[in-house]
Amino acid sequence: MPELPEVETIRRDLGPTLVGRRFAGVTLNWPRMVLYPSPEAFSRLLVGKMVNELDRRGKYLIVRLDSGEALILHFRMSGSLLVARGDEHDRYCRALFTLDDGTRLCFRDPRKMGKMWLVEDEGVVVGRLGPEPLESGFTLDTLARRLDNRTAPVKALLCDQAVIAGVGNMYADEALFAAGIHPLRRADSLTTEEVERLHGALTRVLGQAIGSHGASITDYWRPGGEPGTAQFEFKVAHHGGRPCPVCGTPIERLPIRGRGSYFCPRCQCQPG
DNA sequence: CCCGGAACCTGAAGGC
DNA sequence: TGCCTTCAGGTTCCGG
Repeated sequence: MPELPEVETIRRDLGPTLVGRRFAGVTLNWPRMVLYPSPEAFSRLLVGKMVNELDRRGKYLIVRLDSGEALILHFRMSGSLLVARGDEHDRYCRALFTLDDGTRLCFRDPRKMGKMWLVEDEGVVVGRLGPEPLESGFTLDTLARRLDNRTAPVKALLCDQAVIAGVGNMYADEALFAAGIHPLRRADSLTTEEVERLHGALTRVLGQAIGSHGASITDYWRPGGEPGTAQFEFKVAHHGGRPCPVCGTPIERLPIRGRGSYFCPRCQCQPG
C-alpha cells in the first residue's frame, strides 16, 4: 500500500521522466477514478500541458504543470504508476498517459480505488493534511501538541492524515514497535519520554523505508517495475504469529478502527 | 471529539 | 477441485 515512503519513491523515480515533458494523450479505462473535473474535461485540459515539477504531500503525488494547475494522484491501497514498456496489455491499467516523447505511464490499480484530480488550487485536495513528518518543522513539540488532549488510541491518531500526513497502517505499527508503545495507548497518556521515542521512531522508520524504495507487500512497484525492499526490514507489520525479533514473543494482531494492528505484547507495554 | 459502520473494489485466503 | 464467504485497506460520509 503506497504510504509516504512509497509515494516519495515514485516521485523521485519519475522526476527525470516527467519534468519538462508535455502530456500528449490520456486514456481513462476507469473514468470514476477522476474526482475533478469531469473525466472528459480532465483529459482535454491535461493534454498539451508541461510538467514543471513533482511534489508530494502525505500520500498524494502532485504533478505541477506550466499552466499553474496540478495533477494530483492518490494510490489508496493497490495503485502504482508504471512506465509502460512495449505494447503488452495490462488488464489493471486504469489510466494511460502518453508523453510528447512517446513515453507511456500506466496508473495500475487492481482494486480501482485510486483517485485523480486536476485542479488550479491544490488546497482543495491536500489542504487539510497535517504536517510532513520528515520536514524540519516536524519537531518533538509539533508531535506532542498534536497528541495532547486526545483520548483516541495513539495508533488511530498516527493514521489520521489530519494529525500527521503520510503515515498509514504499516508504518504506524513499525514506529510504535520501535518506540515500545502499545497501539491502544490513549494519546494523552504518553509521557514526554514516550513522545520523544515516537518522534524519533517515526522519522527513522519513514526515512529508512524511503532508502529502501518503499515496501512491496501488495501491489506496489517502483515506476520501473522493480520492487521496494522496505518490507524486509519490518519487525511487526504483517508479521502476525511470527516471533518478535527482540524478545521472541509471538506478534499479535488487533483490529483498531477496523485496521489490523500488529504489535509485540511484551515489548509494547499494555495500556493503562 | 470519539466511535462504529457503510461504501467503494477485487484478489486472496479460508471453510466445507 | 470448486463454490461460497470473508477479509483487507485509505478515505469519506453518516449517525450516535
